Amino acid sequence: MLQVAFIKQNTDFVKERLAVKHFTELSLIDEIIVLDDQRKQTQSQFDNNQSQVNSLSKEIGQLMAKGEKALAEEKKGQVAQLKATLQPISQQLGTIEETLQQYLTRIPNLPANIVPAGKTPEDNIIAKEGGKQVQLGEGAVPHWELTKKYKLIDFELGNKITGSGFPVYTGVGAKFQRSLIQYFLDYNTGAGYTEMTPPLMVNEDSAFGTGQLPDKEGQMYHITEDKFYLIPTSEVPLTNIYRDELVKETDLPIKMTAYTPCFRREAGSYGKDVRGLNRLHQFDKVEIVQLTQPALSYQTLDDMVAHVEKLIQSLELPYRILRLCGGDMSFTSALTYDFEVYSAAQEKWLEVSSVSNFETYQANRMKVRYKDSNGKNQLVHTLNGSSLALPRIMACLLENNQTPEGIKIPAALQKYFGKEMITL
RNA sequence: GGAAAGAUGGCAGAGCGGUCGAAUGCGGCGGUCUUGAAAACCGUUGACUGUUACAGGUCCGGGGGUUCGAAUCCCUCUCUUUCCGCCA
Repeated sequence: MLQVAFIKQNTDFVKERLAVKHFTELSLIDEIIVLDDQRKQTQSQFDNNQSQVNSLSKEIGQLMAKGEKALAEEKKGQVAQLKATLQPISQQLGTIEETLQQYLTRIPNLPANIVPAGKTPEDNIIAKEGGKQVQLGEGAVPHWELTKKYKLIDFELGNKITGSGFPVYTGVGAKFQRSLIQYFLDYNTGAGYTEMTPPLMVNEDSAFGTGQLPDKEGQMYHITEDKFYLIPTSEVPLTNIYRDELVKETDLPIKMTAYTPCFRREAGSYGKDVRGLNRLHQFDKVEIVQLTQPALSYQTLDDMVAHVEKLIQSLELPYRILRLCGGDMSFTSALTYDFEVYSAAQEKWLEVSSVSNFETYQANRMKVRYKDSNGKNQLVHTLNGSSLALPRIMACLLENNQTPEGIKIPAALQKYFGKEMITL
């Protein structure tokens, strides 16, 4: 959530940046400014009245103590009158504040200066490409055939137990998945991230805090009886650990990592995109999250991008890094880099990580602050990224490393997986 | 699921319906002392809003009520802890 004071002081700038995100309700900005002025005015009316009530009440107390009942009764009458005028003012104030809040939650985060102005994924900028493209031999097949051939994943079984998009990893497939998780977590903790195991369901406040509510309500599984949401990413519980906290500056940066399953309804997805491991309702992901001082957050973002890049390099996959354009970025992000790996058999790029700086947008909602050296409370900057999402990495590893003899395991993973090759 | 207790500042923890925004301790900050540090001692230290700055207003889990006046009384919701039951 943007801060009203910032909007007021930088109105034109805010509108200009929101246009980059293709946010069309720019009139909301003007309404917010008007509402905030109204809020102040009404508030000060209220305060004046309330101040009189308070001092009269105090006087009444003193009069009662002195036993001057008649005078006290008179003052009580005055208070009653004041309160009668106070009532509608306070109601009005409540309405204004509520509307203001609603409007504010509808404004997305401002994109950073270097965010490209485009609208669709085609407008994303390729910031970097790396790794070696593989040439697959004759008879190479997509991963959903490999998982069947080597009995790694049973999609039909998942359909039976739950529904589509809930695969069952079997035997060697389950172990392969586990070895990836183990490797990713070790890699992250090795870089100073503290491993956490958070809850897989969160309450409404948490979902609001990181921006899933109200924007992405329909994307989350909702346990209505208990008002919980299944997490779409561990970003939600991890970042919310610090909701309503005032952290010590010396504790920053806070670095956390977690492996969790993630749950997404993916309403509206269909066709080729959802084939095999490409898009699932439940999938595993290892996440990294950081909270930093504002001045350091973009350096931190670069660090996180480099961190993820090295991990992908260690898996020997062809990859590229995209700087997302305004239209393709999430509601809450100020700058996002997506990582894609090239799936040779499907001949397409698959998104395996998304690393973002949210600046103070989430922190303002969650009230995550630290006391700076001047003793002033400041909002932290929050960042997160996948390191990494499992299914598409697995898909890519299977496809790109298939040989007539079996599927080769990259060297970095062998000590976790225990073998050099998946064979029949 | 049953019973009881509780929710107060960064943390811990007091608080007869009326100078309580709140004792005290810890922590933080500043200082004295010290070559430096620690200890000790002295001082200072809640958040939000508002103002050029004062003033003022709001906040003692959330919501509602009683009262001239509520951290304190009543209702309600949520959460926590302990005990019992069930159970991985």
